[in-house]
Amino acid sequence: MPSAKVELFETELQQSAVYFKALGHPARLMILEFLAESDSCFTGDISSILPLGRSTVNQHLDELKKSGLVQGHISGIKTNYCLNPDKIDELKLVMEKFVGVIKTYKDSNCC
Amino acid sequence: MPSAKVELFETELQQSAVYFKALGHPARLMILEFLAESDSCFTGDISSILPLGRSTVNQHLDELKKSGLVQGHISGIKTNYCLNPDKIDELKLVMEKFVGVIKTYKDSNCC
DNA sequence: AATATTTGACGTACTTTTACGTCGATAATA
DNA sequence: TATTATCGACGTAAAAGTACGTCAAATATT
Repeated sequence: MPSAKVELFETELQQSAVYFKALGHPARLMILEFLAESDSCFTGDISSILPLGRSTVNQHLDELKKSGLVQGHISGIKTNYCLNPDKIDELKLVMEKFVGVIKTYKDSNCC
Repeated sequence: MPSAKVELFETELQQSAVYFKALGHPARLMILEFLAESDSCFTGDISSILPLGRSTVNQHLDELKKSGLVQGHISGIKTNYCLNPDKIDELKLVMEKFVGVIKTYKDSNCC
């Protein structure tokens, strides 16, 4: 009976995992890069850029929204999808920290 | 009938997603950080460090192995778990590239 | 007012992930 | 040789993720 045991880990670790999980699908990476190239915002149907159906892309967008990396503003009929600069900065920090922790070894002789 | 559509994306995007997905669970982040702190290798039962059962941790280890970030050498009864420096370097590059792409916007005025 | 466009929301089906227990092989120890 | 420790492999069950079609509301357009 698998229940989410994620909360047994440190908050910081959890948050990092949430961000990395959000990046764990090519469609979501593509959306993020596309938004970045569009100067962080795009109005219209993002699914037209991806090799996936609209409802599927919407689901990926939802996950990106849940992680906070993307925001959706409604303006008239169209929706503006934007990167959330604060969260993007946070993500960068997470990555930098991870790289910092992970590089501590090097020139060890154990394998 | 959802079939893996991941292959519809560019190879590089796919590979990046594989790495990020591997980092998308606190247990796996913890394992990686633990191995880094252990000078990249550890002999013994990693599950004793995590708040999860051994078989679950083994499954996470398998995923890390599949992504290539971790290697397992058998030496006698015990197994050596080691970071794979080449893949770790690759992961760092992926992160740097992602940060590079994503930061291109900034001081845009669209939201 | 009728029609068309856009987008979120919902349902569905299949796959993957997460979590655990247990078994069996292997190897060290008594 | 019998016992103990270690660890991969297997099965199982619940939860999440992936992918799509379709509907309905809201807003333009005709």
